[in-house]
Amino acid sequence: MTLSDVAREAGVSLATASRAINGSANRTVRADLRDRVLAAAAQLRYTPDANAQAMARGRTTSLGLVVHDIADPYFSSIAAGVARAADRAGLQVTLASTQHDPSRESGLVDLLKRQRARAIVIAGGRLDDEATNDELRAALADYRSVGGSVALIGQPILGVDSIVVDNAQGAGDLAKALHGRGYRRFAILAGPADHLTACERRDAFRGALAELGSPVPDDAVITSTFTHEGGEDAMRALLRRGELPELVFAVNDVMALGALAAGREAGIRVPQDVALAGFDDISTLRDVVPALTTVRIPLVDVGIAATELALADASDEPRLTHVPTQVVLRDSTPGL
Amino acid sequence: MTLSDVAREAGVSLATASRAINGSANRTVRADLRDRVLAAAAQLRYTPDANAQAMARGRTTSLGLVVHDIADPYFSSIAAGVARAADRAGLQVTLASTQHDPSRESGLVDLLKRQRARAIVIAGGRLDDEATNDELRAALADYRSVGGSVALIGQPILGVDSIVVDNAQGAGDLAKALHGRGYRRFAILAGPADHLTACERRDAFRGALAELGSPVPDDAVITSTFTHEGGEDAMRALLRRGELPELVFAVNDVMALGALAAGREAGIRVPQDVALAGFDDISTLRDVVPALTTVRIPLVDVGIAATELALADASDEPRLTHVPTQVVLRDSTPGL
DNA sequence: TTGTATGCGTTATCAC
DNA sequence: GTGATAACGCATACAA
Repeated sequence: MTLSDVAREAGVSLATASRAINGSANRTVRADLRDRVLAAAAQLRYTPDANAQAMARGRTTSLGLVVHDIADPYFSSIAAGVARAADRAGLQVTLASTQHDPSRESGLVDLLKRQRARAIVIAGGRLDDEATNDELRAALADYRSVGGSVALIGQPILGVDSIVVDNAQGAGDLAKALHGRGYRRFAILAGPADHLTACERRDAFRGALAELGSPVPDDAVITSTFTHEGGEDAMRALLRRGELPELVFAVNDVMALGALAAGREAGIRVPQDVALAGFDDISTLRDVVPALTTVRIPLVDVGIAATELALADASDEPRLTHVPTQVVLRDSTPGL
Repeated sequence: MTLSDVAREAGVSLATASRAINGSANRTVRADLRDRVLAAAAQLRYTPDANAQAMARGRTTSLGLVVHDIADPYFSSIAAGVARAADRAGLQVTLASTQHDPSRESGLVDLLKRQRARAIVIAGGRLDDEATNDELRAALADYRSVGGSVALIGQPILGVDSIVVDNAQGAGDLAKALHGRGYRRFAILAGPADHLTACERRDAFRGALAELGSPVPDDAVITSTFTHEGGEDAMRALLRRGELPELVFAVNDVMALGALAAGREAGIRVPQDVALAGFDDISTLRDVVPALTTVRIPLVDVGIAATELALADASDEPRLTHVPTQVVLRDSTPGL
């Protein structure tokens, strides 16, 4: 079932068979020969070997996607966008998951480099950890030095093309909107102290409230992991403090979910006992009761944009694409 | 940055460099030579070319995963399991998405065959559509004839190793449990008439209720797509019928979500006005209020099991692994 | 337009 | 234990 078999069966040379099947740039094949080749290929159930093609052509048809956890709706929505855009571009998606360990990203980039993936989209959030970032930066430089192109989703600190979500604007807008609904006493489930996205959201939220005259006290800002479990832990810590705020802001929806679980466990109802807001607008949550107030990020579009950015012609300096966010007020923050 | 460069730099032959870096079965390399090679490789930032290795070795290190939509929590949870198991086995995951078009599955299998993926996991649900199934069967036979192995998640109708979720048992158990909570008048948002999983769940649920003396009338069984939108449409159709049942069973959680949306739109509260149950136990929904009664499928484990099944030594006849389900009663069905 | 020959980067089979 | 060298399957520069 190799191309040679097809050529022999069709009574033509290997070159002609190749040109007939995969079409050549300027060479063209006589119709009758082409038909014979195609017929032979069909009869022998021939399938080109993508690895051999990759070798001969010097480029592959695969695109790498690096995420922390594909089960997280944030990443799976982005992945859906990447899958769609890659499909349109005729590329296969290779999924690389760190399983929640940011330090694995650079290793995954190396892996994708071995595969000679044509482009890489990195969806995981950046940490304020120079060692890890340097490692990743090095791996990316390495990958790009052999012709690969990269797009990053998140903070543009790696010197590569990036899709930048406007977290600060969104969190600020959210704070104002909630203040407008009468809330004055807030707590923040803030995520990890070194997680840049988490920090952006926290700081902008806090900053906007301070400007509005409702500053969030330090002890109402609780760090945790960026996960469901982190939301649970942080909410429990908050509850242990005694006095409940009027509104709890979790820096992402999955954490808000964790907070909901911890709250329910303690008999706290949302929004009757405390209001709750998140960030991301995970689609699975759009219909639950009470509907969660959040800041929408068009995640599927972000995935598409990142893929297109990675596939665009290389430019000498990093391009940044800003993605606007949008506050979505729902029942979890009915107002006071 | 090819192996030849490394060999030259280290002053050894290509063969020795290869053996030093990627190890050989029985051949072993003298320590000092090996160190020289490794040093040269590090200095030149050499990375093996996976495509060339694949050609030379005759096998790749990639595993294909076919889904309908990676943004759907059902598939993304399975994907997380597949990713984890593949990682443990040292394999890369190639994600192939039909974008909701079952007839594309066979084409994706062809694509994965071209890539010479070592194994394929097919996660999409089967339809009662012989044309499509035959096509997929043919593509799989083709793929297996060149040494590929396959595992299917769902109905074992394709003659390949399969992970079989016990939908009937789960749906039957659910019906009994709900009947036990006092419900007598049911409606079913049944999904597509030709979707085997949907049918299994619908029929088992209905059958169990009939046995219990609370049969579900035909006009209370509403077909739709297997999606969120399908749940919405079906719920709207149900509401148009006028009289509300005591409990609505959506054949999957995502559809239940759609039903919730349609219900809210019409001012129907769950569970006060109508109780609601789903199927799958999507993890994102475990904490929402009201918590959704459902049937748990250990989706991540299913993904792991499917991967391991696909990677196991080939057997002459299809192996079936049955996965138990578990009814989870929550607040959306408090009982009458 | 078609065919021949070479190379892509590795592994594996031989001799040494 | 090491080193030439022939595959692997295909694309393409070059010759016809």
